[in-house]
Amino acid sequence: MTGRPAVPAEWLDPSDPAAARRVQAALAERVVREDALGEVRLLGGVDVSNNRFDPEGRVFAAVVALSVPDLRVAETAGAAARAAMPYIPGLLGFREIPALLAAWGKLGAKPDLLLVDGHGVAHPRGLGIAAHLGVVLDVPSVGVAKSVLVGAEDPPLADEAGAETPLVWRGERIGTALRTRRRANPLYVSVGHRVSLETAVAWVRRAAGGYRLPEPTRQAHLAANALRVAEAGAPR
DNA sequence: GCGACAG
DNA sequence: ATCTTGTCGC
Repeated sequence: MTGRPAVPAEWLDPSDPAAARRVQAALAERVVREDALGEVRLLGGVDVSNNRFDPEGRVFAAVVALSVPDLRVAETAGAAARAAMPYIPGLLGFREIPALLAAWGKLGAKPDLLLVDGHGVAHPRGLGIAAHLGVVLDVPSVGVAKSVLVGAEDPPLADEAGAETPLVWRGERIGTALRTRRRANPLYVSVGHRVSLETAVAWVRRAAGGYRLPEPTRQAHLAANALRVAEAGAPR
């Protein structure tokens, strides 16, 4: 019994942007912002790669599973799909999740927690791609974004490696800005699904590999990129 | 009406 | 997201 049997088509394939935003508002109510996860033996990383001018409009998704606590890549799965819509700030999930689900399905052992490249609840309607994917799969997830979508650091983030400060929007704390390396732009961590913000930040810290990005997300990025390059000029 | 705007 | 080599700095 993993994930849920069937996902309503509307959750992934709305007819237009307005419908997509309504779906997000509804799905946001299903997000669990508290810890509801078991022991994490496999930590997952998720990312998608695009080719700016691919006439096919394909997205290449990768899901990697790393062992804990050594952070070794135990398995990698990838899949390509045609994006249903162009990139629209706030609607990223609808563009990337279909391909991610295909990749997820190819994985042998499923990760117990997913680190996703993008925001979780630090989103206008509380349903960034990390939260969206977590709800669709019903798997614990964490949002790890490289820039802000909404909100601001308050108070300003210190320069030291390891420093963190709240990400606030409209008076609400929606995440944590974390500087993983000195002189490197911070990462924005937020709750995806079934994890508290404290647990989310703790896992990002624990998944550090010496680079700005945590290992799961970094490895997924490399895998998705390699997939795209390999498939670049394939079948004739 | 004018900016801002994950990947 | 992606296009791209060297270069400045710890």
